[in-house]
Amino acid sequence: MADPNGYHDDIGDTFVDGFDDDGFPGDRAPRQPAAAPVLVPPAGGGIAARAMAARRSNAPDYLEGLNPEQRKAVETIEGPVLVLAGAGTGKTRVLTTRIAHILATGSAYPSQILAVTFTNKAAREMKERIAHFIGGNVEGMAWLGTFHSICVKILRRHAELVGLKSSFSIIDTDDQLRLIKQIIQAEGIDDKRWTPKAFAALLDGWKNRALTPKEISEGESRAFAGGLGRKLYEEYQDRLSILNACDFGDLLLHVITLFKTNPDVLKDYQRKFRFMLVDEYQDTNIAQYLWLRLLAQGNPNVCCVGDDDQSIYGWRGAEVDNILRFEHDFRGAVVIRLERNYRSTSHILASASHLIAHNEGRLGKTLFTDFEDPEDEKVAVASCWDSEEEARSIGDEIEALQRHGHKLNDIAILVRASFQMREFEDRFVTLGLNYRVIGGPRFYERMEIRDAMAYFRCVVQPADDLAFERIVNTPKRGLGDATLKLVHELARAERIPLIQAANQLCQTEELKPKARSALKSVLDHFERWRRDLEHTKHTEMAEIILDESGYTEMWRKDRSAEAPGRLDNLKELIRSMDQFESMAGFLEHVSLVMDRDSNDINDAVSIMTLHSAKGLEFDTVFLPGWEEGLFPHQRALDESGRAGLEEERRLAYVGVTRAKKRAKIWFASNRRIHGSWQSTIPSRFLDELPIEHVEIVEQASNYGGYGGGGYGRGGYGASRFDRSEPFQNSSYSTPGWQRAQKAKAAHEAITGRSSDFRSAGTRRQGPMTIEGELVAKSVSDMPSAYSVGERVFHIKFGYGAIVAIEGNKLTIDFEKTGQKKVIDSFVEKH
DNA sequence: ATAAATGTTCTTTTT
DNA sequence: GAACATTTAT
Repeated sequence: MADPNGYHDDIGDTFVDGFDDDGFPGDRAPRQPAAAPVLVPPAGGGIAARAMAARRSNAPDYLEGLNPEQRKAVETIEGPVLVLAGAGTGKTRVLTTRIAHILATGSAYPSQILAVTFTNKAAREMKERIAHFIGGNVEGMAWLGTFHSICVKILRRHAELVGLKSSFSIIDTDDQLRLIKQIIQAEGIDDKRWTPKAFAALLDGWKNRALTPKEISEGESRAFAGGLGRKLYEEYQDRLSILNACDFGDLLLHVITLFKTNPDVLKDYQRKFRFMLVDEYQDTNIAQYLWLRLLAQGNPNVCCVGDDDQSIYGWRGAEVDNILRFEHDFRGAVVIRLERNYRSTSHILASASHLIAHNEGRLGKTLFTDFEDPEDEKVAVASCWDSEEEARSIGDEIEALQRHGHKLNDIAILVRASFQMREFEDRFVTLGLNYRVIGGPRFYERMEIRDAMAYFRCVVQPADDLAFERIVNTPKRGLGDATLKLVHELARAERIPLIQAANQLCQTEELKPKARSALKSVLDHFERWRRDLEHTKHTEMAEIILDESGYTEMWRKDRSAEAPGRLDNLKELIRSMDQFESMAGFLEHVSLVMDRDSNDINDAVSIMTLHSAKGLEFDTVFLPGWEEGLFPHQRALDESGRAGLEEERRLAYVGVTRAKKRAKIWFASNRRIHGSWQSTIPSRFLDELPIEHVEIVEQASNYGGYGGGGYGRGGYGASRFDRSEPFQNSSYSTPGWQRAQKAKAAHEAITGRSSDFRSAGTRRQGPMTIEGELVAKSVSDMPSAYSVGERVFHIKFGYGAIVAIEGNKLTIDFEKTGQKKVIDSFVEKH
């Protein structure tokens, strides 16, 4: 390919060009002729020379304003680099500037840079910021994305090498659970004792560690259903491959397998990616680590950025060890610490640092700031009677801030668990305070959206069992368990997708006439939609599908309160499809990007979990619910002991460091857990804050005034916050408790249940997605195991003699019911 | 086959 | 207390 800038030969990369243009749908990376040299025009001479020149002659302006450490992190582009970036130290800036630097020095084409993030949001942000550097167009950065999206891209190209078709579909956790459940039931295992969820957790653990069924240990195999772990894992994978589908873990795993078994392919990618960057390295799991290591073999230009103190995803397999071992794994690594904080006041920094210092096994960083203002507020710690009062008080404070001219956009409430959000939502609704929930139940998880998507999936991906199951009988068309069971049996026996099995069944008299015609009609619809999709715009087809299937009709007739909203959501769904070229493209997008871009520009308080707050910052941050059992969460303690506690502490650290100017921590003495009220103890983390940077706030509005007593009953001794709290409360019958109950009842009467549209979509479980072309033909090539004249037994029709054979369909003359067409797997020889 | 009633379990965080 | 799942009744 012609190179307009004339430095193509310097890079010696003919491979890339052919590679990027060999055209996968959705992978058209329009080559940007002048992407790289916007900032530094290409000149003759080697890359290094140019890079050095760039550095000497007054640094390009993108380097300006970086502190020495940041600058070093940006400019050290050769060799392995670990950037330990504390909270608020300009991590993202370093990452994006580094990419800009690589491009500006002409060291690589955009398409030769692999940049990995964990969330789609982070990827999007990085793209935006790089676009800013290189003049608007980042189309060339084809390999900037999440681990998962990059893996999909690679897999679509080489799917056959791992036994998939390139059109494979991606199932989400919901689909995964259903599939597991089917397998467990098919094995005849008691799914009460051995729940699908438990198996999903095991499976997740294996995949996070890149273990295939053969590689899991005996012990782990035995850990489920008395030794069936491995078998179930094998069957699960088997089923997935029939369905031509992957789960999230498979995306990584299959690429690893691909690389291991096809060294030439790996080599191509190793050569292709001249520079690799990984964001949030502390969150990588073993599979991701192995993935990266494979790619980094023979190319040391790996830059990992992370903060061991912000590792909060241990529960989903993240290995802090990856970051702790970096120097060891990548020989000659340069480690750069970013410790200068540009975000928070010194009180906030000191509090966070003091807190996190209680953890062992850190790489150790000390954040500092140059800015100190005597006006800065200390970190506030306040107490309240119960969670309702907590919401009320925080609401009041927010209104006060608002009166003083603060923007709601600069305020956030960060909770440990999402159930805490509800209380705030209820309160803010009554106050008329704008809020937005970030990361809550998502658009694509709503029932109506999932249903609609299931229809689309059935059309586009005819092997998508999970989608099929979801909507065969939605709206109701008389296809119940009995019918479904038959379809399942056939599908399992013949190892074919459900839709195909259903098709076969319709050609026989196995089903009751009513069910048969209902099923036939659905399948015919699928057929027709599939055909029409070829010449009709996909958004139009989407509408047609929803109408003709009776799905919209179903909601129109529904008189419940949510129905209109659901219809709106469906409209929005179709509208959002417009940005995609095809229905298949849309489905892929949704399976990887479950978040909807909320582009509301309104001023609103943000409510979110601590986990989803990572990477964000706000002037004012409220941190409610600092109570033992909730935060640190009991389950983290029970399941992971000390490690769990440390992770919770890191979570607290993340929370506090989100605040730029004000951090306000709350705890309640009573909280409803499992529906019943329990008195609670202040979190131990409160005692780990440095008292000189903290201000204890007395609540004027407390129900206070009941004598001594206090908390401190708990297991770990008295807290210094015990004394600051004026109530006693170990019984459920104190006046305060009763009052709280009454207030609550009154509140509910006024607000009338929660109006909450978030919950609307979450109630029903959805099916999932699978896809592929028909795996088997409807008439089997295999010679039949039966012969004409043979006497057979059918469980429903009894004994009969075979009259004719057509593939796997037998025409049998039954003694009682006469001639019927049935499928051979439903009869046995006699 | 469906709707209503009853019982059961759980509530962390997410690509 | 709520969302589920299963059982029972129609």
